[in-house]
Amino acid sequence: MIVSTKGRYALRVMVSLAQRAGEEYIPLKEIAEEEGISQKYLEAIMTTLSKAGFVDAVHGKGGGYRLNRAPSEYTVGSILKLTEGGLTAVSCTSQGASACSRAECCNALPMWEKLDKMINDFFEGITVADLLKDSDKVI
Amino acid sequence: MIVSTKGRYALRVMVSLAQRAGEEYIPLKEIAEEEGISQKYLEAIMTTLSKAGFVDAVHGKGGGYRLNRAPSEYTVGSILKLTEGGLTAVSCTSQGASACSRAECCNALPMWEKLDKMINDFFEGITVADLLKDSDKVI
DNA sequence: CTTTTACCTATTGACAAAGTAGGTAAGGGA
DNA sequence: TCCCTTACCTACTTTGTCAATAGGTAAAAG
Repeated sequence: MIVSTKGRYALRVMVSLAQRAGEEYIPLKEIAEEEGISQKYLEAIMTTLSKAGFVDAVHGKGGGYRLNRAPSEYTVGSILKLTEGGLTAVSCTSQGASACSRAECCNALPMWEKLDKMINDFFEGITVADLLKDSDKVI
Repeated sequence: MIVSTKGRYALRVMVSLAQRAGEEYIPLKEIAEEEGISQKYLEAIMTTLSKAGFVDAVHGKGGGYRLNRAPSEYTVGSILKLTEGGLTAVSCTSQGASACSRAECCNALPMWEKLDKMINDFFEGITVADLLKDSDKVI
C-alpha cells in the first residue's frame, strides 16, 4: 500500500474545502462529520496541513480551516508527499532508509527509480481542482 | 510501500536462477548465501514460487530449484503479484478489502484506478530477462 | 538407512498505521 | 471578566503486518 488513510483523508478534506470555498472558515468538527472521519484522527492531519501552509487556520468561534490558494494550485503529489512523508514504492529508493548495500550492483534499481518517477509525475499532474465533481478533466 | 522485501527477494532469486540457467537444480541454501537472504525466510518465498509453477523443485541430493521457462517468459508483474498478493496502491481498489462505502461518489476513485493500471502495465512490460546484467534493454 | 533437500506449521519481535484520551492555548461574544 | 468555541499538543492503546525464527515432516538419491 503506497497511500494510507492519512493521505487519502487529507485529499478528501482538501477537496471538501475546495468545494466549499468562499464559505469562510469551516470547523474541523463539521468536516469530520461530513466525511465520516474520526475527529481526533483528523486533528493530526489538519495540523500537518496547517503547519505546511496548505490551509489557513483560525481559533475561536467562527474559526476553522480554509484553503489559501486556488484548488488548481494544489497538486495531489504535494498533499500526499506531505502527509505520507514520501511516495516511494520500495524502501530501496526512499532516502530515510539505510542505503541498500547492493545498490551498486542491483539489477533492479533502475526499475524502481523509473517507477518512482512515474508515480511522482502522475500525482504531480493532478490537482485538487481536477478532483472536483464538476471538473471536466478526465483523470 | 507497495513492494516489500518478499517481492524484492523473489525477484532477485528469479534473476539469480536465470543467470545460472542450465546448471541443473540449485539448492535453496546456495541461493540464500549468495543473495544474503535468511534461509528460512526464503523457504516460504520459494514454496510460493514453486506452488504457482514458476519454478521446478526437486527433493534430495542434487535437488533444488530451477526455472522452467525462458527468463523472458516471466514478467516482473506476475512475480510481484504472486508474492505480494497484489499490487494495488490504495486499499480502495484492492479486491480483498471491504469495498469502500464511498466508492459510488468518490471523486478520487478514477485516479486510483488509473494509477493501478499504470503500475500494472509498467511491471507487466518488464521481464526477468530485462533485469539480467547483460540485457541491453534500457529500463 | 543416512544424507540432502524441499515442504509444513507455528511463534516471535519490531514497527507502523489507525484511532483514542485528555489536556492547553487562542480568540470571539455575552 | 467569564464562558464557549475552536485549534493545537502530548501521550497512549490497539491492531495488524512484515520479517524472521524455530522445529519439525516428507521425498529422493547414494
